[in-house]
Amino acid sequence: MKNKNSVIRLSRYKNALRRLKTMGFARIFSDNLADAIGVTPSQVRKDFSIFGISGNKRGGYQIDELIEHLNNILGKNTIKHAIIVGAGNIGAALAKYDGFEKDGIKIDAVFEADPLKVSSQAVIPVLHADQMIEFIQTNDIRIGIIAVPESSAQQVLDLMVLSGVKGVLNFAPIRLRAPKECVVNNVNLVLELENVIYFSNLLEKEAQEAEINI
Amino acid sequence: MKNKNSVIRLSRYKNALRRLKTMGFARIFSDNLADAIGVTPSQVRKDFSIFGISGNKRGGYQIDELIEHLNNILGKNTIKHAIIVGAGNIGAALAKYDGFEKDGIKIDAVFEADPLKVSSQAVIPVLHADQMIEFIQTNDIRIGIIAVPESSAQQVLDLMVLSGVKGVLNFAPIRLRAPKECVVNNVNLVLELENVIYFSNLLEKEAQEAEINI
DNA sequence: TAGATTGTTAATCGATTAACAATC
DNA sequence: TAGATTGTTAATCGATTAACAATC
Repeated sequence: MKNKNSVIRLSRYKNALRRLKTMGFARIFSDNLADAIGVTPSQVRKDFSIFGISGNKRGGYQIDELIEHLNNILGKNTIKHAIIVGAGNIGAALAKYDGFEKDGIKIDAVFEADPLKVSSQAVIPVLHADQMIEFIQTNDIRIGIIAVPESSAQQVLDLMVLSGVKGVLNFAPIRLRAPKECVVNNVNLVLELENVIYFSNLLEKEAQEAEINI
Repeated sequence: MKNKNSVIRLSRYKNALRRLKTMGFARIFSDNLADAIGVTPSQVRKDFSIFGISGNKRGGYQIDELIEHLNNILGKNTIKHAIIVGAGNIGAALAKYDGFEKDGIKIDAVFEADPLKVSSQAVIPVLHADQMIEFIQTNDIRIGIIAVPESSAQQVLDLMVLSGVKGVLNFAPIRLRAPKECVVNNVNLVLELENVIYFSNLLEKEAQEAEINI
């Protein structure tokens, strides 16, 4: 995926700009924006350059224009529909999570294999897994979130792809194989935490060694 | 952070090796392992080389030895204690999540500002936020997970650092500023999903254009 | 105008991959 | 021994940063 990092940063810029806007700012320089998300000003201008965003030499960027431009690039001016598969801890939490809505992402339904967890009358209906394929097809769903155990994740992905899903966010801690016409992005929570542990241990070790060398 | 990607891959190797072991394998080649997590064999050998892991020319790697070695590097042979701050959707889900335990990570407590959510007798106690500093200090907690709203995330981080936390996994969608003796790793769920949406849209566009060019 | 900031090009840096000698 | 696989070095690739001319 070319420019993956740039795209991720575009989302971050947008978040920062929203905050800056509510703080009363109307325009901004690459310098400020860089500081807000923790990158160099060069990086900001480079990112904008890649996506054809331009500002005013000397005058910086108009925040409103910039947000509008970023929304167009990121396709956030239209509502995006998604489904979640798996009503366990993670799946249920994501279904209730209110962060998606303000970015125009709508969770249409949750699918679950355990009949006891099915509740089709909930705000976000929890339907039986058997109904997934039909739901995806009739509602033209393109985006799926996998929050099932490792052992069934690949099977769920295969069914999603078969039904027409084009992009998947996967929380199962396993590598999934997808045809190239479907994007899969993995979030592995244990791995992220292990990473924190590893690097914090490393820092502590370094600090101790530095002390010895005084 | 030097070799961040290598460290992340080490965790992935370990997961894959555990699976391979239960499947009955005793030894493995860089080739197989590469395939299991989706990288090149060169990458596998390079990663191992960086951390001083060696195998047998011709005979590959003993899975048991390899797992042991990875556990030592990743510090997974000792139990790691952590706390979660915020008992909302994400925080509560993480507290119940069983994926941490098998990697030796123990969530000791959850802290929450809303008194109605406090329940100190739960399996993983939910304590009032006011008790966080004392808890961290008396239990020598080094790792924290932030699952509070954007608006209070920085404040929580500051208190954690003050109390002695050295590594933080942050779910609030905002850049947090930490002194260099504390590692912060960010997980932004909305951003991950937006990324999937962006790249799946891109793929669909490309597919359509390819069709036109036939 | 003088000063400041953009947009872009070139330089640097780091990470991945290819290649192959060493050797089991 | 012949064949296969590691471990490491060199080549490649991509991403970040620095620098500076253009210009508001």
